[in-house]
Amino acid sequence: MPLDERKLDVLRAIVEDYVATQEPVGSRALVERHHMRVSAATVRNDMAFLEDEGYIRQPHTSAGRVPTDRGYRLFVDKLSRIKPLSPAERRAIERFLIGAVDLDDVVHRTVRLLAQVTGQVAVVQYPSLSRSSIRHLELVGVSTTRLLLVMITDTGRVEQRVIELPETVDDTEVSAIRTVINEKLVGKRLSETPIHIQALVDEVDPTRIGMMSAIAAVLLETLIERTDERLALAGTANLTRAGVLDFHGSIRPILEALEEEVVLLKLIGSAGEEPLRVRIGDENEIEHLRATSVVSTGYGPGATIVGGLGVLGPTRMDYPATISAVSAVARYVGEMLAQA
Amino acid sequence: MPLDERKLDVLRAIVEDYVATQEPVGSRALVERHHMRVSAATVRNDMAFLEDEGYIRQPHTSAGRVPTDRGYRLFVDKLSRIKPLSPAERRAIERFLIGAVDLDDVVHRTVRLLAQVTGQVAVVQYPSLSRSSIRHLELVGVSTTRLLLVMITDTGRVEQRVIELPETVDDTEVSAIRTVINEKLVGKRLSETPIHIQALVDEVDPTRIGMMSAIAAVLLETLIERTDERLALAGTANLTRAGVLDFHGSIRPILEALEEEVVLLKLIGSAGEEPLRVRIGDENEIEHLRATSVVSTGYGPGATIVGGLGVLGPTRMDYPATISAVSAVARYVGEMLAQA
DNA sequence: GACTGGCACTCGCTACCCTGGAGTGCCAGG
DNA sequence: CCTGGCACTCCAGGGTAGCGAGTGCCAGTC
Repeated sequence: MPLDERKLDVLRAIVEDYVATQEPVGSRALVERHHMRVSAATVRNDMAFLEDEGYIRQPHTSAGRVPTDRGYRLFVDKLSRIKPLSPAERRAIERFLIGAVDLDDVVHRTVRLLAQVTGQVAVVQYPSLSRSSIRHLELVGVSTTRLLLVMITDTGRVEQRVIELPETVDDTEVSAIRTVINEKLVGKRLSETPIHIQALVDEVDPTRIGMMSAIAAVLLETLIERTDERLALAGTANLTRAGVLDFHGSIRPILEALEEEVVLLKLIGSAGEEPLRVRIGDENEIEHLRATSVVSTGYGPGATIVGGLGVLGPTRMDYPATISAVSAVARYVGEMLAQA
Repeated sequence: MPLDERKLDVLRAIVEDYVATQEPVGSRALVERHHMRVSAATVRNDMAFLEDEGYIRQPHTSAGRVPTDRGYRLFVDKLSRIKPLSPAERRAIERFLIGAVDLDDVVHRTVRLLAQVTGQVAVVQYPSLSRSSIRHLELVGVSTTRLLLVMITDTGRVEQRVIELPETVDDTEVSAIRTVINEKLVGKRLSETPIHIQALVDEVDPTRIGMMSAIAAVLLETLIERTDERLALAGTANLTRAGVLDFHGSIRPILEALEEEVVLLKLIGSAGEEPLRVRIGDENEIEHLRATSVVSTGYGPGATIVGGLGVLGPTRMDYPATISAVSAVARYVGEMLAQA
């Protein structure tokens, strides 16, 4: 039996009130605050029903009701009306982001902004290597058998690696190799470079094959290993605003999880399939974050996605506001990157 | 009137017990645990004296005593015997640090290690630009009027900046300039480069003066603005182990302070004058950290100091252990940098 | 003069009880 | 199907009592 209109209204009201007050909501208060056309007793019946279906629960017998993860899910999918940002908020976002001087700065400003606007923990992934393309490769001789490889991408990111060579090289050779690898690789998407790198090794003058292999190996390593590694985090202090109910009392496991880069990447990195993703409580893969909700999305210049960003907070968060903040920030950052 | 030997013993015992148990320590427990040769009543007299002098205090009438900031200070200065690290700990440190692939990795490993070993919040400053020297400067033409400047230092750090040129250049010119600036600047301490950069502009062929000024301006900017900017942080979850007494109940202001880079730099960046610095409670300049203690030191290859690192925790921390951990880690990191 | 044992006193902590109030479930009636 | 009413449950808050740890002080001893 599906939920009728009024039951859905009741669920929506419960979610909204609970998010606002952080206290279990009872039937009487509900009819008053929302000017319902029915009596408290009727609402109680609906509540009993919603509880049977697993959308709400009672913390204790004879307390008010609290939404369950399932209830929030239904709310997010069907019931929430998107709150557009106020013009003041839009202006705040713009003001915060313009004036960034480089990539680092963009990312830092973004993550702080997001934390401030949503009042939650914010995570921003640096533009991922694999989705951007190579703008320039530089080789610098550090000694006769060591080179420094510097890779510059079109998202402004710079990666460096030291290469140990099997034989000595002089400057003219280095410069020849530099020219070759730039010719072959500049403009290529990082994800498609491995093939081209292989081609380089195959085609090279046999006298240089050892050296070129060394360089190719390091290049590949750089592409694979360091991909997507960096992240910025802000707003952890917001966790302390939580009530005792929110994270079953301890924010410790959450702080711990937030220090694991791998975990964070899982949270926001895999964005890309859906435009915007909301994971509520249980739905999180990560054990320690089962008491939190995560709202994440991808961002990038134009339609391409080069990284993820998102926020993490108590399951009892203001979803409509959070969702619109996250997507607005992602949109603005995308625009910034497109300009640069 | 100076403190006699026994009163100092009593103070030491109080600090040690309080650190271990986190509970106010009374006279009876003290004589038992420390096999003192005097009675509890005598200890009580000494305690009364120590309290008058401001070294300890009672949380409530008729509770045990707790050290004050002043008490900890005396303990650190005069009473603590340094705990050398166990061989197991040394090995753990080494194992943790070897195998780092680049500077980022070194810093990350270090900060995690420090957090783990001390059980507190750890902060590591990236090797500061101003104290290292230039290994190589690279100029890359991105378009006819834009160059990318990449600066590589001997601590392995890479900084990049885009330069907008007032006129167009071709590749041969770029490469000529590259040669010149490398000749003049490689090997120089960053702190002494500004003069040399000025010299570059003065000596350059008049036809190129506009371009060279643009490059010089960006170089100077890079040196000044970005100096000392980056930091790594770990172990914030350790704050939650604190008892209610520790941070007068709320870790929020501390988490907030820890997100301000400026604050962190103040904490550990100014290391350098003293070999190792301990700031206890009140002694901290930063308002929000008056309830914490900070142990910090400088590190670097050999005797030079290129950055700071340290930990932050409750005033009730195990100072001897923390101090030796911090200095051991600093020493090891210094060695790692010297090798690279 | 320094130390000790003893004693009265303070005060926080815990357990307990009690009561008020909010909220529920259910039932009978419209 | 909805409503008003009623009995019931249970949390929260406040007050009280007892316990225990710890203190300060004093008189006595070495």
